[in-house]
This record gives sequence, C-alpha cells and structure tokens, in this order.
Amino acid sequence: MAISTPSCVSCINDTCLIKKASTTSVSEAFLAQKTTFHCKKGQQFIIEGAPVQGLFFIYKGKAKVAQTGINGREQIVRFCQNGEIVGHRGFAVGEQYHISAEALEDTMVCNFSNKVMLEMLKEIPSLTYDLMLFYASELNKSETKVRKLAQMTVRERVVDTLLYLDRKFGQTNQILNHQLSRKEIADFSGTTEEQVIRVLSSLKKEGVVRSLGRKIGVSDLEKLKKEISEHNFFIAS
Amino acid sequence: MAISTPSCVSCINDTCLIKKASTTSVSEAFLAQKTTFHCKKGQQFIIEGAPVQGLFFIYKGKAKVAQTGINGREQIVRFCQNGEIVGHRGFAVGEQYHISAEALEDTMVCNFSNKVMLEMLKEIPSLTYDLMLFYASELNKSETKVRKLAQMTVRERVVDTLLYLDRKFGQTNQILNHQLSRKEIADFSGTTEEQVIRVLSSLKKEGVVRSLGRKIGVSDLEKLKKEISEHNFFIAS
DNA sequence: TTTTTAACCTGCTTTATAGCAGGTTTTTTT
DNA sequence: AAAAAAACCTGCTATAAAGCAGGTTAAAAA
Repeated sequence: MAISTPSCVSCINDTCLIKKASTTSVSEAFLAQKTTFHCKKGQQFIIEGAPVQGLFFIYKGKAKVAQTGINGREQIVRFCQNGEIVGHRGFAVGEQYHISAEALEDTMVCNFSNKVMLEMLKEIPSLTYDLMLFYASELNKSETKVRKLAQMTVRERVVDTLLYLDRKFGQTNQILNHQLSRKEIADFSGTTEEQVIRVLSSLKKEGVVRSLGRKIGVSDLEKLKKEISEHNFFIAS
Repeated sequence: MAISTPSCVSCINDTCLIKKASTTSVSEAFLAQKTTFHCKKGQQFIIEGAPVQGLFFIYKGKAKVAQTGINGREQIVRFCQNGEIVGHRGFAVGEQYHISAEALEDTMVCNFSNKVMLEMLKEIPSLTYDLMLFYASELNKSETKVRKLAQMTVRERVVDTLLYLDRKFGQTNQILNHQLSRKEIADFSGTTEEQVIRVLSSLKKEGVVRSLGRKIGVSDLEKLKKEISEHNFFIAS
C-alpha cells in the first residue's frame, strides 16, 4: 500500500542518515527509488526469517524490534521512532532477517531496496561513513547490553528499562509517554512478567515509581538513576 | 618499543582490512605512519579507561579483550588472532576505551593513530565500506550474544564457549589449541569458576569432553553441537 | 451499563545458580 | 627433587529468579 512518497530532501527527520546525505550533491535518482508505506498499529513490516529487503526508516511513528528466542520466548531488542533505521542488522550481513519489526502505533515507514542502498553507498562516501558510525554506536549499545544481562540483577535490569523508556519516549505528568505491558517490559529486560510486577510494586512502595490505572511513571528519576549508577555503566542504550 | 615495521603491502594477513585496502592505489604515506610493537605474554596493550589511540591490528599472536564489570568482575568480550582488529569499539565513538586488551602469547601489534585512520577513511571509500561491514558483523555477533546470555542455561553457555574455542583456535589430538583456565571460561560464559568445573566434569562423564592434565578438549564435537543446535542459534560468534 | 476479556497482582513452591570452605592435583619455582 | 603456588575439584548452603495457581482490577466490547 504505497502512498504519495514524501521527499527526503524536505524531510523533517534531521537525524535520518538519508536526509543527511540528501543535502549533498546526490543524484536524486536514488531518492526517487524510495518507497513509503503506512502501517497500522500492531502490523509487522519486517518478518523474522523473511529475505532481507534493504533498509527501513521510520518516517513517523514508533516500532518495536524483537526476535524469537528459546521456547518461542520473545526478546525485544529495541524500540525506534522518527528518523531511526530498522533492519540494518540483516542488511550487509545476512540473507534473512533475524528480527521482526512491528508498528506500536500508526506508522509511516520508508524503504530502500538492497540494490539501491548498495549503489548509494558506492556513490556517496559520506553516507557509508555515517552508516559505519551508526553501526559502531549500535555495537557499543549492544555490548553494554551484554554486560548488563551478564551482571545486573533482575531488579536492576527493570530499573534500567524504566530509565531507557524515559530517555527514549519521555514522560508527561510523571507518566511514561509510551506505555508497555508488564510482559513487554519483561521481554525487554530479559525476565518474566511476574518478576517485573514484583519489582514495580516494590518501587511503588518506595515511592520511586507511581501508577495511574495500568500506566506507570517514574516519580523520582534521580533516586532511580542512583540505583544503578554505582555500576558506572556507560549509558549507551 | 617500536621495531622494524613490517610493510602492509607484503603482509600475509589477507583478512586484515588495511592489507585489503593497501592493494588499491593508496598513497603509501598512510601506511608509512603505522607503528608496530611487540607484546610479551600477559602484557596489556589497551588499558580500560585510557584515551582512544586509533585502531590496533594483531600482526601475529593472540589476545583477549575484556572489560571490568560489577564488583570488579572481569567479562571477557572476545579473543583475537592474526589479522584481527582490536580497539574498534572505542574508535569512532568514544574518547576512552571501555575494554582492555592483553596478549595471550608473545604478540606483534600494529597501530594506526586516530588522525591517520580518519584520513585514510576519507581517502579510501572501499576501506570505509569494509569497516562498515566489519562493524555490522560485530553487531550481529554481539546481538547473538545478548540472546544467548538472556536465554541459555549455564551449561549451554559453557558448551557454546567450548564450541567457540574450537572454531576460533582449533584442536590438536582432541585438545583445544588455546588453553584457558576454568576462570577464564567462566568470565567468557558469564558464570563462575565452580559452575564451569561442574559442567566440565559432567561433560567428561558423558564422554563428550576429555582432559589431559589441566588441558581440555572436545572428543565428540557432533554430540556437543547437538546440545545447543535445537535453539537454532545463527552461529555468529 | 453490563459483560467479557485481558492485564495485573500475590503467595507458595521449585529450580538454577552462586558462594563458601576445605581438600586435591598439577604446575611452577627454588 | 622438594617446596610453593596456582589451579582445580567437591559437597554443602544460601539465594535469586522462575513457574504455577488462583484471585483482583482495569479496560474494552457488547
């Protein structure tokens, strides 16, 4: 369901690597080959195991990236929003995607095919360079995550996830802007729903976290940060 | 202790990204700015927390890359040998190294400064492209590791490490070519020395692993592989 | 508004893993 | 060759985390 394709040159997502590259003297022919489509909330636009189809960029909206682990258990890899790349892990390395990507709300997604992407990278060294930096930064985040999983307790990992959600999507009235279920928090933190519930209710008793119906928020950000700051984690996720 | 610097053009490490790039029409001026030095077994050539000093390449030898985790607990990140890059995580992203690198045997290491590296990347797009692919592949490995840590049991992680050591350094007479202490295996697998010892002695009883004094080896590779194959891990580490 | 469903919560039990203590073997040093 | 030092092993105990069962609350649908 391709719709009227927005132009990269006039795109408002300044952090988007393509937008950055589009300001250089690049043949518009590349940008013209972009497709843009609309995803309803809950719809998957990358399917685990499907052949790699280039790179995706969130034009407007939110998505979650996940993969199936042992016993069909879902592992949420990351969340993304406007201007962010999705599907880069498969691109350049594999033939199939090892992750799925699902829209968390109505979302517009841009796509460049493998062929076009490779041609662009050949023609625009600055884009290759930016993409290299992007991969390097993702590697940093991923290795930090390895360390966290290996060495943090469940409580610390849940706290860390709350801080991540605050950094990523922000809060309004001390309620996180993007609401996740306890199960989703668990899948991102690498634990179970019950553990998340237990940690959250402790944090509530301690007055660090508050809830409004099903929604949750951090009421004392500093105290929460303090809880994991002793580990000197280079906050990179 | 810089010694007579070996030429990249005539280097035998064909997998080295610099060697690959050196065959193109590149000003030799870059390559001339490489320094090469000798490390004794046990010597650290990258120190955690020190300022980033460009990229390192193993010319000949073996090294382990590690970082300090919670309670000073060591987390081994990876092992490397001839032709492999070290220090790439800090390069391009940070100001300080978040890892240390230590020679596992007498090792020769090449180094390009930040300045020279950045100039080379600007001048040689194919090098930037190769480095991008390298980062992408490292990202893949790291994310696979995240999944493993989150979902494998201790036994599975130790088995996985044994398979990694076999892939990485090989075996002679069913004894792993590079010998690690139980403690090191634990630091790489994300567990404790005692657990590794327990797993190894079970595996020995099952006839899958054998030992010769302190050295260990895999006697039934297929059976060992089978143990974790059900998880369909894309073997990428 | 009522009904239904999904999400959330809590106490109890089980299990996997970590940690400790003390002994043994292997390796290294003298 | 003896002594010292690592590295390795084993049984026991403690603990964190997972799993289960049954109940409650909040949100969505009728």
